[in-house]
Amino acid sequence: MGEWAKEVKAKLREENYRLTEQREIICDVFVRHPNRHLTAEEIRNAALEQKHLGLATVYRTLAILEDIGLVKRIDIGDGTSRYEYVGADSSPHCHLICLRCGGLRGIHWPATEDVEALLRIEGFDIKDHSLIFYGYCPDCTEFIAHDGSETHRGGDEDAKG
Amino acid sequence: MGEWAKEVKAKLREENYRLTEQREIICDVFVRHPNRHLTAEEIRNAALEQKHLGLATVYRTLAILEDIGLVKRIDIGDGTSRYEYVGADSSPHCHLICLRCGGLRGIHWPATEDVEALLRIEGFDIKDHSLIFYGYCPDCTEFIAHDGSETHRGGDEDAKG
DNA sequence: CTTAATGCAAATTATTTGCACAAGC
DNA sequence: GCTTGTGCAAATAATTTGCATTAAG
Repeated sequence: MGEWAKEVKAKLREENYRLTEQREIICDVFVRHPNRHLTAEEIRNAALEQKHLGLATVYRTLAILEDIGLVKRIDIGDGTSRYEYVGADSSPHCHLICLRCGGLRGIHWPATEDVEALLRIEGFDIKDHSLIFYGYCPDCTEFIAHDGSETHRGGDEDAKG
Repeated sequence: MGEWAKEVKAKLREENYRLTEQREIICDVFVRHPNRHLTAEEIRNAALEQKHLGLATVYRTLAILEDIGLVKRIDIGDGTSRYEYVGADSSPHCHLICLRCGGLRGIHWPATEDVEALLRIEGFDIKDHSLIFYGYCPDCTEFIAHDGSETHRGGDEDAKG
């Protein structure tokens, strides 16, 4: 268990989640596979080296880690979600997906530059892209300003239906 | 049937697909709901006003329309794919998804500018983003240059396992 | 000890597929 | 008429959920 453990423990505590062995193991899998985008199944298989984990536990843990911002889910369109550990250094980045081999690679995203040009330099022949921003629309921004609930277990928000 | 029909017919012909009534109806649904991001089910329901369609047909048609570039699929992470008609004016754009109300909106993307700044002006409070580029990695670019198969029904490529 | 987490198996849900029939070209 | 497309129902496959048991704080 390396440095990451501190971050995970702190975050989990902060949000009233317990630090269980399986959660540690799953985080460990991410650390052992840096810069990788793993499916739930892959994470479970990697975890099996240390302990048997139920797939449901993996999904539940991933949901929590995503919720507290340590993990990010990425959908490349093949019907299976992938997860990457972002942890402390969540520097903005984007993904390159090869339409032929399915290869997935993350690169740093210089927000104010011409990204496509940058990628052309890296030899990636771009055919298409998808840019999605998540946030709050004007109406909801106001709503939240008045409500102010940011916790996951306290304010009983049930939006997004 | 408006102007869009020409585009669809031409594209379908071009790729050796037949122009069926249900394909016309589905395209019509997109035209009747401009700038919307519809699920397969929503498309089917809207189509029902004109004719009963099997959901499988909707999915198959969407796959074709996506293949020939008239329709784009967008995954906002709720487990259901949405589809938008891009047709002739496939100007680059990105999507805003509200984390609270789930609202989804497309806006034009000025590739060489600071997109986040632009959005802040529009009053959208960005918390996160996802930028994915689809294309060919250096290796596959070479491979394709030699192989040259771009058709969907001729070269029997079966890559992307 | 009290409450939250796990594991299993069953349930759910979006999407795909096989096959007989109908329709496009 | 030959071949592709459609509809239905059954099959897949990823993810979720109920519930009894176990472990964290």
